Amino acid sequence: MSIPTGAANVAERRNMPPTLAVSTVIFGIRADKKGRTQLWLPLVRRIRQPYAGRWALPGGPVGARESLGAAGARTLAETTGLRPCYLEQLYTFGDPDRSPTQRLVTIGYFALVTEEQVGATVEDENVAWFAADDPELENLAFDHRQIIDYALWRLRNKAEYGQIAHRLLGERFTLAQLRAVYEALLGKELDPANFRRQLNATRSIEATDEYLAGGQHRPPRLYRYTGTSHDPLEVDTTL
Amino acid sequence: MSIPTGAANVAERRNMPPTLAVSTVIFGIRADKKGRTQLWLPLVRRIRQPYAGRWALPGGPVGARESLGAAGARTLAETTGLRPCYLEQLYTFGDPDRSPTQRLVTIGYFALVTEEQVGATVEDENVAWFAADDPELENLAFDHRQIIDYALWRLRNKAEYGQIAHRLLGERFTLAQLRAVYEALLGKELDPANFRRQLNATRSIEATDEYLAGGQHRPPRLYRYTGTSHDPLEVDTTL
DNA sequence: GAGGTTAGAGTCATTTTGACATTAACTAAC
DNA sequence: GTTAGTTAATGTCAAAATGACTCTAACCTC
Repeated sequence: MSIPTGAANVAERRNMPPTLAVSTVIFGIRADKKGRTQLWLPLVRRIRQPYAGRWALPGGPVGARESLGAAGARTLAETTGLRPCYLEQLYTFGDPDRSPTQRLVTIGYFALVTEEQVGATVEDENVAWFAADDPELENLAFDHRQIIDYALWRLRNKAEYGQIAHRLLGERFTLAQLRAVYEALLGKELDPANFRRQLNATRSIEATDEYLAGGQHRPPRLYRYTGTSHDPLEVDTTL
Repeated sequence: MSIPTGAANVAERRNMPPTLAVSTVIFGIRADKKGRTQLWLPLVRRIRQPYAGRWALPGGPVGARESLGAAGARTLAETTGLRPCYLEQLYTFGDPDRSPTQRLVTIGYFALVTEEQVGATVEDENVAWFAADDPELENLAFDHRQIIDYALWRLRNKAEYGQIAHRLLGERFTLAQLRAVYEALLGKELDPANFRRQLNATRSIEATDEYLAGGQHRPPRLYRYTGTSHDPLEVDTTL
């Protein structure tokens, strides 16, 4: 697949300074049709050329006096209304030909939102959530498909799953919810008893004295994440 | 520590497009005074303002029609003469105030060279190798100290140490050399017997039928790295 | 109150790990 | 030569971690 570029574009591009933009891959969990918790991500429809009408990652240009992380958080809020509880820099994509109209360097970001935030999103014809394995993702603008692939790789290769999982679940969660997240990320089933034992061995999960009532069966205890370590690349989103 | 910025600079910066540059942290191993293998990295002396005369990471501006990885490899060769056997993107530093004279966005790269390449470097008053814990590293230009810190963090948190270690050692190596690299990276001593057993358990290291002669003692067998997996962010430097 | 379902604790054989002992192979000093 | 000294490589064993499984507790619905 190659995009035709006119001679004028190439000549023009040679003298233009690179445009700096950010794009963010936001992951959240949501139950699929079969009730299994799966990874989802929101996309926005492009309204301008190039790739007008195609789905793309939320993002936009970096402001002249704005830090890169701030640009990621801002464009995310502007396009989707989401304020993620986790944001980190992913990778910078700068191939000379990744945009047909200009030299475009995009700093990719990686964000996590809770299940609650996923449910509260207002979707319309220009903003929607897609499952991570939705075939629609094959037709994205620019190289956004590759950005998502890399974000998935990063997510699955994180050293500390506990931290990631708790960002997707929010403040309090049951061990079954946590296990479902791990299973979605790892792509395999885990033994509930052994899973519990391993989490108890670490100090990063703490039992609260609350229980999740209202379920069909025995109410599970709620837990809290108490880990302190964090990636040095995490962006502070508390501002 | 804050660098004074004149009002003219600030005003000017507001209307100037961001400058795109690359900087590379290159790691190699070399024996320190006590004969222990340690991590070293090369720095170059800045000849222009800002920070003229200070040590800095090798790098330079990204060409108009050049990919980011190519810019990393090129500036590295131009400033130090090194052609690394491993190169990957590290992080993009883009704080609005990281350069006192302009909006400067720098894509940091991370490279590894073999012990042999370290020894073959020509050092002069403007290019020199420094141990990773050299106090001189506290006085670098820009935020280059932080870039190095992040590169060290990344190095130590790599999923596959075997791959990293073999890039630092070259094609063939003894288990003692490999263990010395692991010990330098992990910062602790490893039991030679257990180290051997764990490597044999993986398929990524293969014994050759050659031995390293000329040592003081029983000659050790030479091994070869046969692993295939690689990070998706690795830049192809075979061009 | 009975049956169904999930939460959570416990058991046990197997595998992995860390610590240490033993043997093999070479060089240098005598 | 022979021996002492040093490193390479293999072997042993107890402790710890893991995987597969059983058992009991607590809630809901009917």
